[in-house]
Amino acid sequence: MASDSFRNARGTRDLYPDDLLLIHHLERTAVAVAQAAAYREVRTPLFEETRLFRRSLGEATDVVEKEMFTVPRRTAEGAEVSSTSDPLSFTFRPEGTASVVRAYLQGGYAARAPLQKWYYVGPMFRYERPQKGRERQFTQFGVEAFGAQSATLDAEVIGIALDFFQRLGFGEQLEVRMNSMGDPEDRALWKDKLRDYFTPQFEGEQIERCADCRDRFTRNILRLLDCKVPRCQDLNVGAPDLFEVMNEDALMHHQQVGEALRAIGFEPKEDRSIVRGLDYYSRTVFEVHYPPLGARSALCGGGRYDGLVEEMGGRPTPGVGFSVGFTPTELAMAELGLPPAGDLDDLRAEAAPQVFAIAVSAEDRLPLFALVEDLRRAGVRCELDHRGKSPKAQFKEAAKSQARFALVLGPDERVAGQVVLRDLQQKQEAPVAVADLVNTVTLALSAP
RNA sequence: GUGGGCGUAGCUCAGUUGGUUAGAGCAUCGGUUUGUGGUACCGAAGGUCGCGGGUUCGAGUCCCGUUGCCCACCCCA
Repeated sequence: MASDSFRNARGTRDLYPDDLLLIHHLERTAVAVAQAAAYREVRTPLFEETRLFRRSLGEATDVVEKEMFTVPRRTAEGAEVSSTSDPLSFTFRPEGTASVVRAYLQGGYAARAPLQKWYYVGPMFRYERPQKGRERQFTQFGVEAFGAQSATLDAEVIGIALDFFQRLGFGEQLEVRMNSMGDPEDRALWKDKLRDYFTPQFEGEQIERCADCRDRFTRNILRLLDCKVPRCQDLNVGAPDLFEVMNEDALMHHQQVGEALRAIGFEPKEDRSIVRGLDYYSRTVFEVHYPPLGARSALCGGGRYDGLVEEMGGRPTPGVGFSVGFTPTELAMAELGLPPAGDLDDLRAEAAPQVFAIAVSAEDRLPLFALVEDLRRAGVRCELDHRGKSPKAQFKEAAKSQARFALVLGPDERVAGQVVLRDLQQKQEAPVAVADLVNTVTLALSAP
């Protein structure tokens, strides 16, 4: 732990073999639920031109203003062209949607086959102060569906998120909270009304709002609505409601999404405080919550972004998606005791060797290594000692490795053209002819 | 960016009002009469107590600085 030893960069994490048992479980579950709904995987580069994110997420968002992981690009001479303000610098993706939309357009999918349903799992990057459940590099699972404005598509997307958590072991208390952001015209009208309504609170000498709200008032007025300061919440009572000015289609869409969710067994909870932080959302916005987790109950967020594809230079194309952070999911699972110990053992067993080969004398090592290789080629997970341990120590290691069988080769067996195959669970052993080894082992492993 | 807490063996931590060669558990390695295991017992190895300075006869223990990590706020996955 010397001060000059190398360390991982702040906000990053090494995932060791044991950690990856759970991570693989999450990844496989994500792939399974996405594929069940006929979503196909898309992979985009980890970094993009900075202007992509400025445009899609919105200039005034926190992500763009202070959390961008930006690197300068270089000129032909190799000199650095500096800073975030350089529109052609590169930024490591802070979320998935912008890149996926870009790829959707660039790949010509809008013209070719407008309805596209994609998912992704991969690392995202935000340059912010690390904290519990928050890292500078983190993994997200997300889905994006382009080309239909139907309410069943919203419900399908939300359903995938719910499936994901259910398969991981989250129970009946999973909750969908949803709201609508209306269409852009509705939102513009609403913002005007909010500004008119709130302006008096920010005028004169006695400003009752908290300092954050003062800032929000000019930067992003919608955020006033989810301020957690009690007095600010009181001051929000009676503010204009978006639903009063929302157009008929958007209202109806919102209702239909609710019906579609009820059709698949979920009663969504209306929550007017859900105002997602990114600019591109329209109509449906939602979060999946698990109330037993208390303050940190939000597991997943997403919504519709019908204007985004057009904003990015494509023909008007509706879209809807969500993303889940693995880190909060892991945290939640740890708190809930998931996955159950038995499941974790199964995951571990998948990686453990099935056969542990033991050499009695030094002369047995090379022939044994050859036998091990035969088994490996036949698909048997097989391990042996590489450190010259005593037979006794090899047996200890075999036991610890969780292998089902020990394969023992000594001078006696070598002369007889045999090995001893010991069942470490049943504590029984029998000689096996070397020629029959692969078949015998394969057969024994396939039997219960 | 603002505030708080903490840095002692690979890991989790003890270290009394500052006092002689800094401890435990787990993990590692070896052994318990030489070809049969997960338990038990015995033993070994492993630390310039984050780094630098100061106070003191003496500092892991007190003070200052520095660095790293963690937590909270902001915001979010």
